[in-house]
Amino acid sequence: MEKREIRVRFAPSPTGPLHIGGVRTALYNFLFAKKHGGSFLLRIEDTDQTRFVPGAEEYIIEAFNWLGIKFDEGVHGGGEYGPYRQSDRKELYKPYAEQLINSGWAYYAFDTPEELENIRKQYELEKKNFQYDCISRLGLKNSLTLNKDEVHQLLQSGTHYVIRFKFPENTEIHVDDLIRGHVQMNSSLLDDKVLFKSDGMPTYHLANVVDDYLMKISHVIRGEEWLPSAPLHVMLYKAFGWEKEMPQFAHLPLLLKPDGNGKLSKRDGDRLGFPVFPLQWIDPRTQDVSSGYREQGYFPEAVINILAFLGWNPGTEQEIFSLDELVNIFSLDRISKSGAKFDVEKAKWFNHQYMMQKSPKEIATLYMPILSEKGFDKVSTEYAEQICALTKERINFVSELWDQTSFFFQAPASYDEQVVKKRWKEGTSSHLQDIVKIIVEKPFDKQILHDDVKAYIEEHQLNIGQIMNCLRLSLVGESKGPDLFEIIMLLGKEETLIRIERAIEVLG
RNA sequence: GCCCCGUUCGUCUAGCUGGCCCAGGACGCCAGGUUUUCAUCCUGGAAAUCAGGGGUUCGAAUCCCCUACGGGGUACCA
Repeated sequence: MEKREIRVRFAPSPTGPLHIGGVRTALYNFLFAKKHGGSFLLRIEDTDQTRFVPGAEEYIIEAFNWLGIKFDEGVHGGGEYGPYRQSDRKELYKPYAEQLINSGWAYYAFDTPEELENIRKQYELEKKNFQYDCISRLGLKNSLTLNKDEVHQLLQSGTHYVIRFKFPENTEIHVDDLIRGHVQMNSSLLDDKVLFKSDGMPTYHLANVVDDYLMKISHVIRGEEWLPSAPLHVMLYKAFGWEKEMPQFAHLPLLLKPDGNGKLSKRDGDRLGFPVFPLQWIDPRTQDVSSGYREQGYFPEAVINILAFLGWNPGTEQEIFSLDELVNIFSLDRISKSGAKFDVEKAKWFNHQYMMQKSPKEIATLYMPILSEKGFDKVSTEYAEQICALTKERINFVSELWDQTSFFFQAPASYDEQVVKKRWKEGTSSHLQDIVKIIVEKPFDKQILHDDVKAYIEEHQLNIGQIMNCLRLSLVGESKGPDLFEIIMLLGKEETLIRIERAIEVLG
């Protein structure tokens, strides 16, 4: 058999912001496509007009832009198989549904939602479950039970109808899944899914299969929640006579809530200490704000890396991978079968790894706006870069920078009492006076200063920790931060002297 | 209820073609070291009787069956 061109798609419905489970699905699709030199497309599945949320589609595109996941074809432009928005393809689906009716694979059903609802309630009272299937359809209002004239008349009179798939009785349906292997279901247990709705739109099932066929999709990589309807999809390909073109399926394990049970949902949001959305989202109706990875200070590369490892691993001990490296090494058969819980701590660690990889310049660029916000809008980029160089190994997020480096911009307003109590002794101020002298008289050089101060401490047989910590206290205000002499160099001679003298004045 | 999928340290997982596994790595945790501080970093440690029970086999985390538990589905939602 000729090798099939690899074409995969990510097909979200614009019912809100995309959550990270969706992002991961898209990522795996992308990696798979690129690994095999194929195409990756973005198709918007907006067949449910009632759930449409304004801004959701734009959000999705912006999110992938931020993450660096690029589509070869899709709603944003590009590709010969458009339109890529199902609402724009609306007219195309009905003939396919009718084709199925003509070939006996589907039928018209005239039962109203209310009627079905009543039947369901009735069944519930008897502790039974209603299903529109090969048994019950015989007692309902559809083109299988009504005679031809009645059907014709109903159709002519404009009565609302849906088109349902007609599952054959007692047939084993086989789904070959690239991740789960062989899955089998009996058709009698399946219900006759609606393919075409009374509002003139197809349901997911129809639109999805028709579009995948038309767009020449070779692999359907999607969440496990679709596994139960995969037999329907397989049967649809068969009913249309598209078996040869049927894509291969790969059903991904779900992303689970880190605490209790259940799949990660949009509502879990900030409750669990990590975002479920790539970007911040403000609900257009309620104005509720849900945080995003971008706004929380995660690097897009880190988010990619984190998501890639939730349900997949390369089988080696390497954990840090760029997108390109992932493309190289990705394979569907290393995807695990069970759901994964998101681990915030590990996510932070990933971000930290990327923080260390970043150049001081990149980090400084991100820091400058924060500095401005704090009122330091005249900081030179060079100064900011030097500070970032000194600090990047100590933080996970850019947002921690201010807490770690504020003393570079403003003198301590107070001195950590714990440290004062522990370190600031009788003779401290006079020793600091001597160090001030050293700073004033000697060349302002890190190494020289370091050596001279050390020599002074040794000469006077002082406790090095005690003196150094007091020096640090007077410059930083507390017992933290990078190398003291680095700090002094960055602060400059004048500022250093001012701060030491002020500490002596305040602490005695 | 019914159908489908899953089940290895707290978490992500290696292990899939049975012996190299009284189960390896990473995060986190604990201890020690480096350091003038905090953090980083380095070293070491605790941490899974491989969900439980039956088989098959000389030998099973790895194959088979059952049970339990978890998850998903069961809409004119996707």
